[in-house]
Amino acid sequence: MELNAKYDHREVEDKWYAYWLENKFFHSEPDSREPYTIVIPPPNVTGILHMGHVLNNTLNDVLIRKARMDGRNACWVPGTDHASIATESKVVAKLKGMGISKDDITREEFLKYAWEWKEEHGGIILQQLRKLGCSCDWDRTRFTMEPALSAAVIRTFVHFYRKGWIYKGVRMVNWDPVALTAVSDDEVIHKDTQSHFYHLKYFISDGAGNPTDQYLVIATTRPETIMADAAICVNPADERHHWLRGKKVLIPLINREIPVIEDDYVEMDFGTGCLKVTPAHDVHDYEIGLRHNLPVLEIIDDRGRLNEKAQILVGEDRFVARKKIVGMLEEAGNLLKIEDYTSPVGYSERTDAVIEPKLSAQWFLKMDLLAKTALETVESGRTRFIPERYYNTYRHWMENARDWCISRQLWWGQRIPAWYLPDGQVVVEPDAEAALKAAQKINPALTAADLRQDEDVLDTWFSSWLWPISVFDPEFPGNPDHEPNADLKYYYPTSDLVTAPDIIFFWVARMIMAGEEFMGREPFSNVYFTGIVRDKLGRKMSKTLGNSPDPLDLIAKYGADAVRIGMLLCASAGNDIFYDESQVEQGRNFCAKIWNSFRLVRGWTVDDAAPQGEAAALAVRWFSDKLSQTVATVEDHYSKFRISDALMTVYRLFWDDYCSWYLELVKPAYGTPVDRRTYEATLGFFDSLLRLIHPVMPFITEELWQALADRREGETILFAPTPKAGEYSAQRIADFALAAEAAGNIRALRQEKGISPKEPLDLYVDASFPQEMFPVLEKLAGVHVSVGEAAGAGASFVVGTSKLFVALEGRVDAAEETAKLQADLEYQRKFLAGVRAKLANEKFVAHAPEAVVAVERKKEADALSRIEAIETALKALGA
RNA sequence: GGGCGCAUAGCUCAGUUGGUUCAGAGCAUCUGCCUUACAAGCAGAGGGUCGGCGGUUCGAAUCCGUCUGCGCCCACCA
Repeated sequence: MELNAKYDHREVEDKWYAYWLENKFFHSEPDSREPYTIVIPPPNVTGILHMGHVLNNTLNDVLIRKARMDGRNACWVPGTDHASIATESKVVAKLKGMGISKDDITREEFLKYAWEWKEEHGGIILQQLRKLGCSCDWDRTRFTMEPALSAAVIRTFVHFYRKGWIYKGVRMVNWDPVALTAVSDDEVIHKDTQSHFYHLKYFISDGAGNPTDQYLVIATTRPETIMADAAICVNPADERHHWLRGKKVLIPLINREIPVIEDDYVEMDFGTGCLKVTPAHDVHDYEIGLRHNLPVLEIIDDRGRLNEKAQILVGEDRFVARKKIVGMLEEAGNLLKIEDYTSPVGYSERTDAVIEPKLSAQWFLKMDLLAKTALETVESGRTRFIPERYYNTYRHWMENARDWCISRQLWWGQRIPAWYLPDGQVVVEPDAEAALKAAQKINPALTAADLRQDEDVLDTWFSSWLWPISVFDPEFPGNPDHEPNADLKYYYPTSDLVTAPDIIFFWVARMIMAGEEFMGREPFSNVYFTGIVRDKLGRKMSKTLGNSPDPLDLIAKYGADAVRIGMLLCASAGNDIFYDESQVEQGRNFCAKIWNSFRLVRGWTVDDAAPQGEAAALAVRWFSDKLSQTVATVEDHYSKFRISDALMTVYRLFWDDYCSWYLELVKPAYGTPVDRRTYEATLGFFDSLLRLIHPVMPFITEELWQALADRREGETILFAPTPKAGEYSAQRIADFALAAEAAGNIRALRQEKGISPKEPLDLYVDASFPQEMFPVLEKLAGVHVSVGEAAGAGASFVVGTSKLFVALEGRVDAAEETAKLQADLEYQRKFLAGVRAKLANEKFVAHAPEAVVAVERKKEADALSRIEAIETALKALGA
């Protein structure tokens, strides 16, 4: 790129990504190095990139790039998840747009459409990750529903079935009437919802099905289900209701007779103490029904409409029916009152439909032993969580895990490998052929046509829990005779997993279970939980709110490097991220700063004969120290997954120390050349800085690193080693900080007095001021420094323990200056008094560690010398 | 209802087993500068009783108790 131009990320990003791809720099094969492995949290195959992906994958990419530069064999496996419910609902919606209903086509036809959709949209998100700079090993791209991985899922099902851990049972499940499938407990979100408490009169039957004038009152939120009532239940200890024993009551509107029963489940002080029992449409009522042998009458169909068993309002949606039946009840005189009521209602995570409890036959996987093992993995520390507070959450869930409902009434996914015989018996085998053989052992006369495969598919998480294994060797899970291949042996367990905390149970916990089950050990060493990306106002980013920017627009506008920085700047571990575009602007500004500093350095001409100036020589020594010190800090941050701290540390090193101090010190006057030694050192520092920043800003660093020197064919910053922390002089760093502070004071003085930055001034310092730093002051503050005291008018200030005096003959008001010094003197005396009081405290001296007391003594000495210095200055002013 | 966590500058957050002048950073704000790398910039400045109260200690932003205000997870009182 032209040196004089402004930085233009568009010219840079595509060029280098193409170069990296072309040379297969991201590809990894097992070798003798230590592996560093990450498997991507697979995004939904039909998804598009959102800010959560940006955060997550930026963090992943920073870690993988850092490891690569640290000399490890870095492998980041990308891929996508078939996401059965999400994808199926998109395909259904698309077909609807084409005038096709899912009900009218066969499973095979539907799947054809679904695969077409996948082929069309499935690669999009992976392409988008490339724009972000993700250095995935694209040759290893996987899809949870590709044939080999699907086969692994099927074998896994068979494995657990044979182990006796998978069973089919009729259970009350969470039914999603929009997606028309059962969903797991974890996919139900309970939200407090405004509704009403309807108090209904149920009249006592006279025994012949006619109402008497006696009645009881029940309170319900779901009046539309009364037609499915099987009983009225009261607490046996509730004396208020003893008169109801043995009575029967009539369901309003339809006058069906139901008994009054007693069960401890009923809370006496909630509602009216009478509960209507509706076994088909409430989990608890179902349990009560089992205990009391009540009939189960289902009146709501799969789509949430009343069916003919309801007798009235047949075909109406449950919410419409609720409204209508309230009117009917009122008319019939059964409605006593309506109260406002807020109660938790379950919503489907995917469709946001209100979940309908529904009885159905589903497949379950027993969790007890799996959860126990997976808890042990984390408790023993073999898998660490960052931040640590997720241990508690995890433990609680593992100790209370309920069996996992793994069947889904969908078509998009791995079909359950269970075949039913005509007599209802079931065989579970990896494929139809094996199923037939198994069936023929039961009944030799059976043919393939007699077998019927289960219609359901498996929960998506039942395939993604194998991810860290199956991406390397899909033959392995559920295949006891198979030796793990070289990849699996080398890359498993993976190193770090970066993911959002909301899938800790869906995915993280279950990967640990599958890892322990099949590999006998944990799937990853560390799990880093990111926060959730929110907007400035703290709202979760969502499509419906429209508060989520399109990451690709941001990348186009500001550049991928800037977007990555913007994301990381506010991403301290475990906290939610409050995204604001100004952070991305800050990232872009940093790119510009780096670019401009490069322009400065490359624009210099070099004079081999010129000697190195004192200021430059000092600057080189100092920056070398500062660099070493900072590298150590950055390494420490990385080791604790404090990525944003690592970034901020480097940011300040580059901007404040390198640009504002170092380059200003070594910068030759306009038009003059720089000496060779300083030039080489400056380029060397630049190289180190680029390598230090590369994991967070891959593109601009590659561009500049390539331009910084003649690089060999195929050389890249991707594999350039991370700068190592060397020895450094903490003293020099401290001394420089003093000089920098002094220079700042002098600049402020100039501004205050209206003295041009170029006008030379005389500065007098006392002997305690580090002499090595004189050139810094001379260059940066435009002063001539000498040791000693000056007589006459001037301005004085204290830096560290040194007294500095700037001669300003004729330009200071002696009275004003005296007043300032006196104020300073007073402050120092107060401070001294404080320190002395502390030292006079016997308990302090007795209890505090020696080092702490020594510090106090030093403070005392320093304060004394400062006071002395100020008094001297006051004397000079004639006070 | 149970559990976990948070509260520090206008905003977002550091503050690593209580102790260096420890009250910090970045952004934002204000002032002065278009100074031949950079106005997407430079040089400065202001700004906080560390949520309230109480306790432990020679010493508390840091430990304990309590109150207030938030957030998250789990949870089927119809």
